[in-house]
Amino acid sequence: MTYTYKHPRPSVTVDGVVFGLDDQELKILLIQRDQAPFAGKWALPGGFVEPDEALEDAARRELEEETGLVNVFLEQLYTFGEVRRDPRDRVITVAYFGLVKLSDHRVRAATDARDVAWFSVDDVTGLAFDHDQILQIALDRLRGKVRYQPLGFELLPEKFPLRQLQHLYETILDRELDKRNFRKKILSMELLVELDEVERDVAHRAARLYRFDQRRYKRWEKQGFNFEI
Amino acid sequence: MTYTYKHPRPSVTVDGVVFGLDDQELKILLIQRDQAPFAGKWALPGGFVEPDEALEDAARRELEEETGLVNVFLEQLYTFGEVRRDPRDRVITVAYFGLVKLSDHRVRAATDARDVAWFSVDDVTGLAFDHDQILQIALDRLRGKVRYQPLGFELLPEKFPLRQLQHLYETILDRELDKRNFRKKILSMELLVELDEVERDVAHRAARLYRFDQRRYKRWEKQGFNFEI
DNA sequence: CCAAAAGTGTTTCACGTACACCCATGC
DNA sequence: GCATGGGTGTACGTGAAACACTTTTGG
Repeated sequence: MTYTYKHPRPSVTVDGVVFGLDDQELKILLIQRDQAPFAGKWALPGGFVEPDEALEDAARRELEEETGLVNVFLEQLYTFGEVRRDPRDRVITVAYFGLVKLSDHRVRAATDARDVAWFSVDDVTGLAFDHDQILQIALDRLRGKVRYQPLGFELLPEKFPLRQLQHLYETILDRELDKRNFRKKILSMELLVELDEVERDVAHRAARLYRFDQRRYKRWEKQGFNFEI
Repeated sequence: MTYTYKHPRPSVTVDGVVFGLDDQELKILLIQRDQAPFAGKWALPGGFVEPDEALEDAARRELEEETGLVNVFLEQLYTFGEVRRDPRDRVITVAYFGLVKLSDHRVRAATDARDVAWFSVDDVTGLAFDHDQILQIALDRLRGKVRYQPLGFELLPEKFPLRQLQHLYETILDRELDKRNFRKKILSMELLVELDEVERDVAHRAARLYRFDQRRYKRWEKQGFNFEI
């Protein structure tokens, strides 16, 4: 089957920049390319958008096909359309920004046997295409947005101790926070529900577990409430 | 000339949501369509991306061709890719967000004789395609971003009195601000340069004129300074 | 001299920030 | 009993918000 048009058209792809938090290190999900160009190089998971498929659906499908991840928090990041960003052809890429709870999901071996792995964001360089640049923009977005939207909870398990939440912010924002002030602030928002549960299998005093009240946040957000760390 | 591909490809267009401030009313620039679909309806200016043209360049070119505007402040807004948003064909649109100084630029008659006009944003409805939705997203972005980035100056003339700046924020944010607090805050940032000039031809006491120091802002921004109203 | 807008300071309150010790638990 | 992290309160300073009058100028 071939398709004929009166005007040239670009290819359109979607790529996913998916972050996870593993033992308090920020990681990103990459796949290793097995074809030219950039064969052997690591790259963001992604691929072509099908004709009957919305952009976000394409991003989810590619993520699942290439890495096995489903139910990822996804939002559109930016669209890259420089003329020569793909050496073969004109390709416009809509990049998506993703967050996963590493504690829940484990990356399956990709169905098409490509290598998939989590990398510490600090170690990543030399990606295929302009993916270094896309990663950088996604990181800026994460750091900028995590302070005024409750994105962080997408990286934590359902139930978590406050220390883990604080550590998350310290990791992403790359600065230390005061324990007492952090607790005061986050609890005063009344968006965390204190559970009747504590940590298990810890070497010392077990911390209380909390969960984020998504429903309450959505309700308050509509009324003009502003989350802010 | 025709182009043949092995896989179907979407068309890619760019659209511009360009705001201007006219006598303290927020306006948006629209063109009237002369062809189906939506012939006679008003729509955002835009068009197809050429194969050798970056996305932002395409947005600027279309704006100039259709409305005569040049040197517009532009940034990428969002990419719209729902499958049936254009009744003819699969079209993916990268929308750009624009701001112009209405005092400087006047919209020329469009070269291709299509009607071009500024509309009060409150009056706009029933646009072609999904352009109502795109406009809404652009408005949300403007209202959200104007508070923590110095976008407002892109809507004012080079030299302006403080009252005009305050009025701009009141218009966009749709609430009243205290004159003394506003002046204190904006002047304390030290981003406005007091000029040796005052308003002319006003019926009463003439106000001092200021200009925004773009250079200083860029320098401070790099050092972590945060603009905020 | 009157109308209209320019310009200016102080008080109050909320919130962010700095800071140190006791407690509970597992080993 | 000791090591490890959990959990808590107060004092201070900065900045946001509320609030009213005098000055300047044109007509």
